[in-house]
Amino acid sequence: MAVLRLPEPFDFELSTERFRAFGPDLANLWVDGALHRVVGRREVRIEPARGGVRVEPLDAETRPVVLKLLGAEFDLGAFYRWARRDPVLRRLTRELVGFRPPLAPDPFETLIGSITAQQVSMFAAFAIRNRLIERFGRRAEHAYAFPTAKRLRDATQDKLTALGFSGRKAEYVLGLAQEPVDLRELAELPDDEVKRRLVSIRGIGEWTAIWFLARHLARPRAWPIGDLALDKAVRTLYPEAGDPRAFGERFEPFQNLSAHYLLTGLRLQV
DNA sequence: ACCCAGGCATTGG
DNA sequence: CCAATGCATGGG
Repeated sequence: MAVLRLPEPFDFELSTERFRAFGPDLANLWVDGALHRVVGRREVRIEPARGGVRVEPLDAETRPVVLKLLGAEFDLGAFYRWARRDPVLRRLTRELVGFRPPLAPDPFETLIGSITAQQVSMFAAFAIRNRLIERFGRRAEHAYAFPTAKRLRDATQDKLTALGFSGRKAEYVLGLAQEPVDLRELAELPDDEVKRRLVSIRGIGEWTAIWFLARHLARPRAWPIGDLALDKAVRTLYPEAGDPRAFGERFEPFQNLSAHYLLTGLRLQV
């Protein structure tokens, strides 16, 4: 059996909740209790198993992607020990034991996804993103491979606005598809440098850059300043909180995991 | 018919 | 430096 072990604790349902919470996600598709995603040319099926997940096919190409996707790199033990000192996080970490924030394995996909989510509701964002995937991605068996930069170079302003992008966002997507910078090399750079380079690209502001650090690079200290949902979660769970921007320091050095637990905690009403 | 939702660039003080 | 503005969709 092709079982991929994940560090304990791990809760499959909780960790994949985001892929279902806002409607279907054609690139991370829920099919009969399993998560489907295209890696390279092949569709991979990921389902819960004792001690981890059953992955089909499991090999040198799919293994690292699945580990990334399921947040295997987070050190939950250290986070949980640290969280005991904060009453809110102590409760959330106990309610959400084994929740590993799902990560976006591909940098281009991460940025395009964030652009679609700028300013609109997550339901609207997922709807538009799914139409982009259907139109410019490649379907495998059930799931789709997210559109590559190369494929999106065939897009035009009109084709993108027809999918629901605003004119401005269509420009951002086209610009990013032409962008010569190698997004993969950002992984080697410190947080501030990644942020500086990303923000210099049109359509990418502070919010998008920080989510890239958090959700693609899994940087522990990424704290999504300016995120409406996170601000709301902070105001709800910490009524005494002042400026959410400064409030992130409270979670040093676990801002990323804290943000994910606050958001998911609020969404699941725990 | 509103209003709000996991922002951003642009413009004008 | 900060405030105001337009943007397109989905859900309430």
